[in-house]
Amino acid sequence: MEEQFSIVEDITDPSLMENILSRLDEIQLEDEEFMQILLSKQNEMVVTWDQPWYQMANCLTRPLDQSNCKETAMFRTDAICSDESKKIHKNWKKFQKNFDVPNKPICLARWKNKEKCRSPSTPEEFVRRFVISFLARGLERNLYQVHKHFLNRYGSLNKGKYWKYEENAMEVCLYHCPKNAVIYLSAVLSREPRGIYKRLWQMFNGKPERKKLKWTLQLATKFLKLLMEHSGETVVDNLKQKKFEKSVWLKLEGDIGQQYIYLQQFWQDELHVQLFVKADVKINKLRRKVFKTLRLYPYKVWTDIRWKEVAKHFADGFSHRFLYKICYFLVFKSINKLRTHPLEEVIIHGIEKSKLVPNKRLKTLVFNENKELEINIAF
DNA sequence: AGTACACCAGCTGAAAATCC
DNA sequence: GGATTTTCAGCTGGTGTACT
Repeated sequence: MEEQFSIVEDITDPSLMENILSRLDEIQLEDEEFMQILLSKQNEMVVTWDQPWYQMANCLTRPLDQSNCKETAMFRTDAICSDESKKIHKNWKKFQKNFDVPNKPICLARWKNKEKCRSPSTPEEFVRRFVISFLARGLERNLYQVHKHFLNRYGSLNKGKYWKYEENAMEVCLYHCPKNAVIYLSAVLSREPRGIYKRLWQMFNGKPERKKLKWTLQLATKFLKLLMEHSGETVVDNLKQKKFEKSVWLKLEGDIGQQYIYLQQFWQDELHVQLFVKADVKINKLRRKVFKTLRLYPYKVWTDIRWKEVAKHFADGFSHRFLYKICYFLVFKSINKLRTHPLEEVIIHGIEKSKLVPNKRLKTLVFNENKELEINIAF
């Protein structure tokens, strides 16, 4: 793919589309073969372990219906954490070994019941449900959640920024076969379909425009007052760590004339920190503290770091994104392989660097009696 | 310091199949 | 023959993190 599509002169060239289709054929054949192997083991697929009630449903693709549920044992509803993901992977390895199937989870993740009957009682659905149940063993998750995670983790191996060849392939596919473009592309590029939708949509309609905003004390004051007004809070302190309804953000979007997503970020990463951190903070010292905190975790490389976890070690005014940013700034240039470089070396480097770069004080703010933001001169 | 953008997981309409 | 259950596909909001 990469070779053939890195330079495309004429997207209407039909041989390019043939190329995509033949790759698609290969993939579908591979998936079909894998499914046949699973089907041949169907007789051995018996649930021999205890399942919590929320793992007994038949449905993998719809959220679990809890409307008339009286059970007390509940599944988790937060995002699947890395330990859970590891557990799923372990279960997969176990499944693969016990049932002697090739190590190709991607085939099952890609497999779709298109032509055949969708009834849950068909052999294809049966084995699919069995595998997911097997993967869910020992997790406080329902099958829908595990299935979704399985698709995300194994269904699309290609993650990160889009490459030029991918965009070229998208254009070709969209030109020749707009109807199935997303599904085809998702398979041949091994990419999440949702990302491709967005991408194609942008290629067609252009990106939504973004206004430049210069944040000043006056503007921040206006923002804060509006945030209080729309959320019905009268005391600034009550805004700390508060989650606001989307309707609140939409009102702010209208008032300030900036997409609310950016306002949200400004609040979470900048203003919140400046308003609610009540201490004299020297940025470099803080950086060192963060780097040392990283050692408390078994992280091996930079990308293992779960910043929300790290942030728990700091006063509740700090957002995890703020901490991430001040540290990333020190290490990204010198260590360009953050994904593979041993974290300990990155930490050492970061700590050293923090002694060399100019030290700054966190500018904190107070909401004064005139109901205006001003720079906190206490520190 | 500010921006960009892909990932994750939840939700839902339409279609297909089954149940009663 | 209508209600129910399930898949696929489309969409979205919010989050995480990489880059300039």
